[in-house]
Amino acid sequence: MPISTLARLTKLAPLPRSFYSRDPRLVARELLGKLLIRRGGPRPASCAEWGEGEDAGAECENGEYGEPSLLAGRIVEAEAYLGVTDPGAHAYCGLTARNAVLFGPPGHAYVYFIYGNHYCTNVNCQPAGDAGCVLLRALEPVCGFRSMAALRGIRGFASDGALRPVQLRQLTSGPGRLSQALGITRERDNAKDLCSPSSDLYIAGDGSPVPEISATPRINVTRAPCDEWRFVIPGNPFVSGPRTARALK
DNA sequence: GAGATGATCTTA
DNA sequence: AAGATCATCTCC
Repeated sequence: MPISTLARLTKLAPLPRSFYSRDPRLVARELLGKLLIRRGGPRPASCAEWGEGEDAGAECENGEYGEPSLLAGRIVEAEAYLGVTDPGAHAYCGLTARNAVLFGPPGHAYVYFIYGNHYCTNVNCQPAGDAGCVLLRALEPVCGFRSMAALRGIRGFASDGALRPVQLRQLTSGPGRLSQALGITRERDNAKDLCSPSSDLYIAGDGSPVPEISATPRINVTRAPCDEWRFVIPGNPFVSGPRTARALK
C-alpha cells in the first residue's frame, strides 16, 4: 500500500445519516465495499512487543512512536435484521436496556456482548422507532494490519511480524474478530454516532466500484431460518466461514 | 479440514 | 437454558 493511501483514507467523509435511514436489507447490500474506519485509537499495550520491521500495513502505523493512526477494513459480509417483526433480531422482544440503541435514530453503533466472550458490531437503520439494523460480519483489512494483529493477539511468524495468509484472514473474518481488530467494545462504542465528522468510528465510501453481491441465509439465526438477508462479496477470502486450503492460497 | 468443547455474559 | 462466536483440541 502506498504512503498516499493513508492520507487519502483520513479524508474520507462518513456516510450520511440518510444512508442508514432505510430498509436494513438495502443498507446491508450497499455497505459491501465500504470502509469501516477507526482513527486515533490508543496504542494497545501489546504493540510494545512488536519489532521495528515493516509489514503489509506498516505504512499506516506512522504516528508518533509508531502509534497507529488509522485502522480500516473493507466490508465484505453483512447481515440485515428487521425490527420487532423479525424473530431473529434482538429487537424482537421489544425495548430493553441492552438493545435501546436500535429504537433510536439511524447511523448509530449497536454493540453487544455475545457468548460471554465477544463483541458484535451493528449499525442502526431506519428512522427512530423502527429497530432494524445491520450486523457487520467480515472485513478485508486495508490499513493498520500490525495494530489489528496486536489487538487480536496474533503474532506474525517472522521477526518483522509479517502475517501468514491464514493469520491475515483471522484478523477480521467474523463479527467477533473484526470488532476486536478495531478495538470495538460496548463500553467504548455502543450508541456512538457513526455519522459525526468527529467520530473515531465511522463508515465511508472510497469510490471503489460497486462489488458483485450474493445473498444467503443468515448465520446461526435459528429462529428465522427462511431468509436470505446475509450479503457477501462472493469469492472474497475474508468472508467468514470455513475456507478450503485452495481458497486460502 | 471437520467436529467437539469450553469460555462464562445477557436475556428470557 | 440458549444465544447474531471463537480458539483450541482431536482425528483425520
